Amino acid sequence: MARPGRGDRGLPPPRRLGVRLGARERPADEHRPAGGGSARPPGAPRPRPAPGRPRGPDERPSDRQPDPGLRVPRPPPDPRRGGDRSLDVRDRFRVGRRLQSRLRRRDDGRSARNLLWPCLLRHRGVRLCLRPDPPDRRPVAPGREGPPGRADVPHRERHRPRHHARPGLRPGRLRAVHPRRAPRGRRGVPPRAGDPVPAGSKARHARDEPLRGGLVRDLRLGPRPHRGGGPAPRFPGRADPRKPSRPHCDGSGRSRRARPRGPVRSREGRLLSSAALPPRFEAREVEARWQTEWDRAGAFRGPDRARPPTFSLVLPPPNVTGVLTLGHMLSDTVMDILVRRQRMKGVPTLWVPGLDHAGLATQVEVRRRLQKEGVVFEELPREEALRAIEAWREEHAARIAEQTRAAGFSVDWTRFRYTMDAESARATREVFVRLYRDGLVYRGERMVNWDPKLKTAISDLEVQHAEEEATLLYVRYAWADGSPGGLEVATVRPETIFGDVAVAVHPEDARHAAAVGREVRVPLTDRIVPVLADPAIDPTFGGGALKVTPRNDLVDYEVFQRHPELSMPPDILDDGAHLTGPWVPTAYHGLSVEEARPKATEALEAAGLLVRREPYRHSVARSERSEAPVEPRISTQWFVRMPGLAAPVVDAVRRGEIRIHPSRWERTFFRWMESIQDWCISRQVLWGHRIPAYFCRACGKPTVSVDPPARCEHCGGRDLLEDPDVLDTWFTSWLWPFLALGWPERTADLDRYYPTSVLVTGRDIMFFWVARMMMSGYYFTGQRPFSDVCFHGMLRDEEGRRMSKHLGNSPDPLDVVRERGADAMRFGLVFPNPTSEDGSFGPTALDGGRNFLTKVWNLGRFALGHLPPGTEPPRRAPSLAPTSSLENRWILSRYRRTAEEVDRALAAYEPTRGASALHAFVRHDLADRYVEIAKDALAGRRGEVLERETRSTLLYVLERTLRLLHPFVPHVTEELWHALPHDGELLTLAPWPDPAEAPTDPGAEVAMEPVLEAVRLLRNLRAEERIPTDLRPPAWIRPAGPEVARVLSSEVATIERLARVRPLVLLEPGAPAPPRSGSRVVPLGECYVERTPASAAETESLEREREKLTRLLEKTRARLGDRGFRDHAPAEVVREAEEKAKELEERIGRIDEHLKESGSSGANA
RNA sequence: GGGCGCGUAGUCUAGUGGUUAUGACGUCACCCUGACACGGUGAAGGCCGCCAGUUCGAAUCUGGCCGCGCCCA
Repeated sequence: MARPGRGDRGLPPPRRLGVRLGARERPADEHRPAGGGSARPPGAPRPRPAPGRPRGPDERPSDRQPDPGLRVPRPPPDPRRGGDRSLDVRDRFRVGRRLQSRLRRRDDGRSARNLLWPCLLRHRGVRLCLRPDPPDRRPVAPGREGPPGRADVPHRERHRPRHHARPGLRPGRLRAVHPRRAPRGRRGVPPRAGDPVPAGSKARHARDEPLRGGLVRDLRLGPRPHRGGGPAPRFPGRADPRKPSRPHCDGSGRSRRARPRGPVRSREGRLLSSAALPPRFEAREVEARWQTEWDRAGAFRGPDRARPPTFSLVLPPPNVTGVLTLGHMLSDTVMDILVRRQRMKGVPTLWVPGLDHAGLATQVEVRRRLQKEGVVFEELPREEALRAIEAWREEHAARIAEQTRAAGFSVDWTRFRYTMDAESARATREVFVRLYRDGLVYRGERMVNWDPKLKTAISDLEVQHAEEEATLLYVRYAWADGSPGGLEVATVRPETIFGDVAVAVHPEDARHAAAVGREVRVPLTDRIVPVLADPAIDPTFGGGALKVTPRNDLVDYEVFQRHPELSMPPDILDDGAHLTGPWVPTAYHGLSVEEARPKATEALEAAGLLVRREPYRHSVARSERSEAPVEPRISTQWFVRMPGLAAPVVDAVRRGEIRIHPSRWERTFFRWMESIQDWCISRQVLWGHRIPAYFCRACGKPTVSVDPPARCEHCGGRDLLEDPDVLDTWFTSWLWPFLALGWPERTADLDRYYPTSVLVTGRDIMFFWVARMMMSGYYFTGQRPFSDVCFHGMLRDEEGRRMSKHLGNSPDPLDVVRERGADAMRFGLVFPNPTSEDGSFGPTALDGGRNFLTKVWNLGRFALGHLPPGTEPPRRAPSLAPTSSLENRWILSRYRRTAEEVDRALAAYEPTRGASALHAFVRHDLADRYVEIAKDALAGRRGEVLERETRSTLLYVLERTLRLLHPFVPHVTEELWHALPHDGELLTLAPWPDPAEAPTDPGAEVAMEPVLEAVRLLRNLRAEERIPTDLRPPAWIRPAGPEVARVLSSEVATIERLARVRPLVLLEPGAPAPPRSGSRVVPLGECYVERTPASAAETESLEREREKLTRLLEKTRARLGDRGFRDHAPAEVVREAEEKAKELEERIGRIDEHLKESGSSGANA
């Protein structure tokens, strides 16, 4: 299958990008200081905020109006580069192309920082300088925001008392007590003895434990939302006396800030929305509420009047065997994501839930339960046994339904199906009869896998092989004629000697050539058997001679069949694998295989026939259900002829009619399909669909019929006996896609929703189920049952074992949902687990999910707080002029790319990719960057126009992002969506966003880079210089080129605010570094380091940087010095390397200068 | 025994021939900053399993080896 090429990624072709960029270019003389006026490009609808715009209340002149002397002029052309490259149009074009290729990768989740800097690298380093104010010169902002008495108290002092007033409590614990959480008026008051204690530390410990058990414990211990009136305080005796005053206690023991109910006023006194959201997402309450709402609205009913194309899928019916595991949750979440997206796209969708009776598996479980009560299942009368199973089913079916509902899966419960309901029974019988009439079902005596514990035949797929230790015995078979010696036969199963009919050697084995045709005496018996030659014998195994026990080994059976001179011996094992029969000495009768083995070994030894024994590791077949060693057994069973059924399926997959994702499983699929064996479908158990075959007591032949026949179709006899056996569960399950839609009736649902769209499942049942469904689909409906198969990985616990109900190592999803919420579980499952690989799931994944939801929730709260009542829902993307604020253009463009990526990922059945894209976008772009930048504008400090524009941009992006997130985390998004201005009744029915609605703006994305990079640099410097957080020291940047200067100068205020510096001054290229300033070398350019007294860390990091750059430079130079490289590499690559080398040399040079300075000034200090 | 897949910071993970190797969790440091401490900022942490080969150039392609997993017999 063709992988989507790069061109499919929905990005505009390079030329257009280049043109766009070019069009955005302003004449160089427009470069101006921050806040300066802007010439209006022709056709631009509205002017940018005027230079004389109103100032924010806390704004000082120096905030915005850099000294005219510091205006950033165009640097002189660089003679080495033959002109001012950054203004060269062709160069621009190249940036566009590179940007494009970078942005492509960006879609793979790379960070913006690493994405774009290479485009900027050529501009040379930005110099950043930053100097902390000495304490006495610290600016005390007049009229600063914040409650009086706060801003003027030095930060450190403000908090110190809290740490020192309680010597008995470690600061680490106090840390978690948020002063703002205390009711107003109590800020800064140290916690008292009765105050809640943070739970974090304790929860951490639990989190370190392995998943099994650990998770459950952790879930109980971890911080969790308080359920109104719910659990008692977790620390008895520490009840919080302030509780009544805190309506939104989170129950984790931490107090929350009391939030005033009713209208909220912003700092400026404007009325904000009164529909304030609670400070924390209360998963349990919100999730239950929306699940009810969705049900009430019938949102998940498959439309009855749908016309193709529709989107439909069947839920792989879980076994009633037990409850659902997190593995099911992963699978179901993937399906839910796909379905919900389609539903939002307006496609009629149907998701059919169901339940599988899981015959043998269920019977085993019920048997086990009865055993605990002292009841032997096999001894129960049939009716009673069935009643016991039915009781089990009811109990578990309810539990499974509860689990499915709690997770918020959008299945259509009105179409629920059970594989043992009347319709399913009818369909199963029809299928059997039809296959029988078509000659594809037959009854035959063949070697089958026999489970001696459950006393039933099982299919090849139900057999598990595992390596086990055993002892290999070398047994001498004496010559029958009494001549000395004999043949040495190696075996691990001496107890089957009684069933031997021959000894076989390889025909070309020279050692035994003379033996062929002679006869040997079977040890422990007096039977004489021939020595045969057969090509199946492995001459390298043991002595090269194999004993032939046709009833007890498949290979032996095949050898036997090739030698018609042999006759079939009587059985030596009964159905419980006990020795029996005329060939077995009476001393062994009734012994199990395990008991007989040592006994036979001893006897052989006593008889002097045991030559030697050696330890041996070999593969043992065990029954999947009972774990008993499987005995090959010749038995009469019903079979389905598979090769004929498989052929059309193989064709269909080859033709691409059914696509398998990830496609690498196709090979495995084909291999199995092409060597497929007949399927043994009869089971000697109670629980299942009875085989619709009726044996005539007169002639012994079966009459096969959907309804019980009146007479034998062979002899007309009336005395008929229903076949006591039942059918393999999978004989019903393999019909599921059409069975669930009403087949064999020609129902409307079949017309509308068949073939289904996609099948999502773990690949553990690829052969059991998926392949067989394809076969039945083509055979019975003539159509593919689904167009796409999507295999996901198996969840493993933290010990790497597969999660299964069998091992009991999966937490109950219901517990997970109760403790952390369905959305947290869903995101925690999908986000870290690529569909193609096996994944893991533990408490940390859950935390990640929950934390992300909290982030989204708080974004919603933030936005809500900045929207005046009556704000219109965002009907279309805000149309931003090219002169609009950079951050708005940027976030729209980023949103657009994210939307595209999510769409693409889901269309390719890769929900993890979609989740990653959304996670990265929400956390990094939207929350960490955009919102932080936009705060100024939203507070009205950058003028009304910008405030309005920013508001509508924020609302638009957030609202559309909620829609994109909805399939992943439906509840929290539904709740937030309703709190925000919106059109429509339910988010779950709201339209899926068209990414193209929002414009891409590569120019804004490029321009944003230096801004973000500058912020990062300054913050880094602050940290290195250990400048207290509440200081806003002055800072300087020496921009690298005019382009960077232009961007930076227009965003000075933003950088100042985010980096917490003031004022930020842009220096001219040649200007000297400000005195007593610290600087750093950073990736973007070079960086200067300053020398303050504590500069060891700085010097160290400079040296590290230098080392790194030097290594890189050497590498680059080596490459450039290589003839081969110059001759063979594309010119562009060579040029890039040259530029890079120059770049590096310069940067290293600057670092050296700094190190030198630092050395001298360090000495002075 | 055969087949398939996987080895990338302590852990999980992105990365289809030119990147200063991505992100998350964890770790360390600073920080309650008017959405969010379930938080913010910054930092440290990588012979991209090993060895050959192809190539001007390999985490990426090929072969071998080692380790792990799965499927099949």
